[in-house]
Order: sequence, then C-alpha cells, then structure tokens
Amino acid sequence: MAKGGGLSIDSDPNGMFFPHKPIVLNSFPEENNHNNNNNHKLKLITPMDMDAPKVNNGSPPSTIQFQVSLNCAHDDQDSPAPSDEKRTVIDEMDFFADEYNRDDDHKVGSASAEADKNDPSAPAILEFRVNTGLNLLTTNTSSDQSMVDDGISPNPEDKRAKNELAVLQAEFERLKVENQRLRAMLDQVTSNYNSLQMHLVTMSQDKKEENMEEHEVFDEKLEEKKHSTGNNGIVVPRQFIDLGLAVKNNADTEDASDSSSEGRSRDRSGSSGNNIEGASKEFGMRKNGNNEEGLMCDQDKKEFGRGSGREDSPDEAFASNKVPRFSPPKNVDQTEATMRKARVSVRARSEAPMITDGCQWRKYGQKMAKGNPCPRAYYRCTMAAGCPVRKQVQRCAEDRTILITTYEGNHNHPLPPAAMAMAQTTSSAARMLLSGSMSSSDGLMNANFLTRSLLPCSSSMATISASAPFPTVTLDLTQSPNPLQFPRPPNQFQIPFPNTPQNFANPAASLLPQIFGQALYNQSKFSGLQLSQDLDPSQLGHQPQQQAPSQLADTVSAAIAADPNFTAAVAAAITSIIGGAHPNNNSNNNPNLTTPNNSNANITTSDNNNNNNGRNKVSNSSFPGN
DNA sequence: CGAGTTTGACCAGCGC
DNA sequence: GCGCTGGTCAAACTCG
Repeated sequence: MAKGGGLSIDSDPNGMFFPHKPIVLNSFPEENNHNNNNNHKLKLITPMDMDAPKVNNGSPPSTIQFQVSLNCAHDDQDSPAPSDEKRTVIDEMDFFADEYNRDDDHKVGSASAEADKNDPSAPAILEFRVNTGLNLLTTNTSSDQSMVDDGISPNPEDKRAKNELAVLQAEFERLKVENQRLRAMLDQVTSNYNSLQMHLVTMSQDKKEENMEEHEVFDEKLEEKKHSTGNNGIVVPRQFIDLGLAVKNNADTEDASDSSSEGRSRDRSGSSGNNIEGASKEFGMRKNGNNEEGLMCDQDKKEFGRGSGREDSPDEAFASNKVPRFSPPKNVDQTEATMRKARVSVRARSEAPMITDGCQWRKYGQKMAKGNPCPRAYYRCTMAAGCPVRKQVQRCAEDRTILITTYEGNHNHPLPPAAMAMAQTTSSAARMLLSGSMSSSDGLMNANFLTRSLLPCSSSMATISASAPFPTVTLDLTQSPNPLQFPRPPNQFQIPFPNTPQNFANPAASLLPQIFGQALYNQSKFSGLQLSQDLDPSQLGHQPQQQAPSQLADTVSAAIAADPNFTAAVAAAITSIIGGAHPNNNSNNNPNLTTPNNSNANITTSDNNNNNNGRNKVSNSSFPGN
C-alpha cells in the first residue's frame, strides 16, 4: 500500500500496533541515519519541533514521494534504500503533542489546519482527512497514521484505497478492542475458577480432617454393628466419581439376589471372595479418605444409602448396570437401562496401548470385534477393590493411530487429580448426554441441540449415539483437520478437544476437562438441560465465589446463543487460554487449526498413573496397529 | 510369589 | 432354534 509513500505500519509480533508514537512526515533523508536504510522515518519529536522551519516548496503534492514507517524497536530493513535525490520537507507534526490532543479540534484530521497557518501551500499537501470513525485520541493512535488521507495524492483511487484502508484498520481496531475485552473476561473467569478451586481444596481438606475425626466414631459403630447384626449394612456417604451414569440403584435388594442368582461367580481374585466383607471394608475406606477430592456424587450417596443392609458389593452394583440384569426380571424401563449403560468414548491419537487417564487398570479380556481388525481390550479399574468402572480400548479401524477408549461405570473410590480430570470430563459429558436423552421425547435428543448445548464450537462434528442400547458420548481429541478424513459412526456424539488426555499431566491440559465441564454445565443451564448435581461444576455454584463466573457464564451462554460468530471467538479465546497456560503447548493452541498429534510424547505407562510397569508390551503387541 | 496378561471358553442378547 | 456378537471368566502364563 502507500504506493509511493512507503507507508508501513510496524507492529509487534502479536500484531499489536505501537500506540502513541508521534507521527512525523519527513521527506528528508536522515542525515545521521547510519544503521538503517530507511531514510524517511517517523521520528519522535517534541512540541518544540513544531516550531522548526518546515518548508516544502519543492515537488508538487502529486509528485511528492515520501516514505513513512513507524520508528519502532526494529528498523524496517525491507524498506528500499533512499534515493540520493534530496527530498523536501512536507511537514512535521506531532499529532500526539498535548496541544493536539487537547480537544477535538486538534485531532489528526484537523492537524492540517495548524500547518496551514504557517504554510499556505501545505493545505493541499497535508490536508488530512480522516474518516475512521474511531476515537483517535483514545484508541491506537499509531494505527491512525495509516488512516490518514494525506491528500497528497489527488488520485481518487489512492484516496479510495486509503479510505478502505482506514475502514479496515478501524475495523481491526474494533476487533482488537473486542478481543482484548474478551481476553480480560476470560482471564477473569479463569482466575475466578482457580480461586474457587483453591477454596474447594481448602474446604475439602477441612472436611477431610473432620472425617478423620468422625472416622474413629464410625469405626466404633461399625464394629458395633458387625457384632450385633453380623451384617455390615452401614450407610456411609461416599465420594465417587460417577461416569455418569448410572447406578441409579436398583435399589432393590433383589439386585443382589439377582446377581447372585445368576450363578456366575463374579467374585474374582481379591475383589470379592466375600462381597459383604469386601464391601464393608470399602465402606470404611471410603469414609476415611474420600473427601480429598471434595466432590461427591449424590447419586452415589443414594446408592450407598440403599446399600444399607444390602449384601451386594460394589462390583455387583456395577453388574447391576449391565443391561441383561435390568431386563425382564426387574421391570426396569428401557430408559433407565439406557441411562445405566451410557458410555463416554474418548478418541485420542496415541501409539501407546492405552491413554494415561490417571487410573490404574487391569486387563481382563481381549476380543476381536466385528468390523475392526484391531482387537478390543477390556480393562477394569484396580484403584480400589470392586471398583465397577471398566473401559474398552480399541484402535480405530480407519486410522490406527487413533485410540478409542470407552469408559463405563462409576468409580467408587477417590481419584488422584490426574484421574479426576478425565473422570470429571467423562462424567459431565455422560450426564449431559443422559440429561438430554431423558428430556427428549424419543429418548435421543436432537444431535444439533445437544451439540450446541455441550460445546458450541463443535457443532459441525457432533452427533449423538443412537445405537441402542447404550448412548455414547464421544470426546474427540484427535482433532483431525479434516473431520471427514476419518469417517466415524454416524450416530456418535463428538466433542473435539484441543488436547489429548495424555496431557492431563500438565496443568494446561488439565484445564481442559475443567473448562469442558464448566462449559457443559453452563451450556446445560442455557439449554434448559439439567445436569445432575452430583459431581458437576454446578456444585461449585454454591460457593459464593462462583457467583460472578456463573453470571458471566450465563452472559457468555446467552451471547453464544445469539451470535454464532461469538461462539467461534469464545472458542478461540478459550483455546488461546489453554495454550497460553502451557508455554510448551504451542502447537495445540487452537483445536481448529492444529492437529495435536502429540500422542507419544506425553504418554507414559510407567508412571504412577499406570501400574503396568512395562507389561503393556504384550497388550501393545496385541494391537495390530502397533 | 504376587501382580498382571493372554487366551480359549462360556454366557447372554439379538436377529433371522 | 441357531448363529453371530459382545462381554466376561479363569486357568495358564509371563515378568520382576
């Protein structure tokens, strides 16, 4: 642009203009310019400079060639070398001097009037016409320079181009301001969230201490009860991470009888032998240590409450989740069965046999599944005896670098933070799905509706699993640049993530499920869906500190609903924050722009999140894809 | 020896 | 009823 003028706008690497730099139109080569080739530069001048003689009696306005650039930290090395021809001074002005900023009359647009007083010939040359629509005194002044129609070139095309430029830059300014505002907003949300989380941790620790005190009493009562009844039907609130689903409890004791009557001895090594005994022990354990995470599922509490007098173990509770067990004998309606079987599937690029999700898993089976040359491995959680959570791991048939992990069931034990991240995410997703399913007439909600509710930025990829009997939420962490590249089952609900779960180990990535969870909650509120208050961030809303973020979230939700573009902006901003929280995570800042194919780097199978201790090699080799 | 994996067998649901 | 399929069991095995 600035044909003949060489006007350039320097910006910092972030694309930000340097504001408040005095603009000087000086066509004279700088005599003392030894270190750069830019002879016509904007230089910092003081108001005193305005008194210096500035005469331009040389070239007619239409032929004056001048080169302007912001004299920023770095020189414009790309500027053409100055010609030897002696340039004449057009004028020098400090638009930023106080005298020009005092009132509207001294805006850039009227600056020429001042110059006109001294040089009658100047008006034709320096008659600036600014039509940016911006408040030039309060916005980025430097950028305004480029919006100045200096009137030097009578060429209407030049003028038009400059006007367009001015308009574009005005728009850019507006967007920049908007962006900054959004950033500030999101920063506030993030900080509020962090403070809230800190508060939550503090409260949890306090509660833990309380529970430690109560535990002694509890143990005494437990002993009493054991002796008096021989049964350990103790109702103890416990703290589970509920993957969502389920376990609504069939509260009936028939459950236990039914399980046992199946004749299949599900008691396996250690976990059971005697479910009663194991269950009671677990209760005690839960009572003791589970408040660390500060999250508790009411549903699980109910389940636990129902457990009073029950003889089934948590394992059986899980078994009760199986569809077959709900079917005919129990008269449980299909909806409930569906709920209990809801699953959360996570797609992530990884060449490791299993993603690190913070839990300990034991493989208990492997099968060849139809339609996929890669075997499906079955794991169950071994972080606590009888934990009913299981997962299936299978490579995607279309792209074997994609690992599909499907979670099912509810953790009945406290989880380490790393596991909490995934558990929260999957729980929120599952609950969202189930809530939506329940609220829809046909049991399966409108895919678009759910998609928008969950994560607006994923609208193009979301589908809901309609494959009976298990509704499935798919969290897509692969973020393929081309969603069509790897065709997926047409009836799965997918939520793109900017990161892979392997990255949950790092703080930035750990924000993902939190943000996601919050998004789920907020969006659910917005969409009228109802999340269970068991686990979801909604519980945080009870904290006073949450008030502001909650309101803000509502605002954001409303804005999202109103403006799809805003959706994209917010998504980008969130992604930016996520990326910014982890300096090393540069390549994954924008889920829409990058493919976080960082599958290997962050995957470990020997850390404390995975007890495989290298034994995965067998499983590893079991995958044809490996 | 304990913990975890492998793998063939078993079971149940579902569709024809 | 039969076959297919998904899910699970458990004995045998591996590994540290």
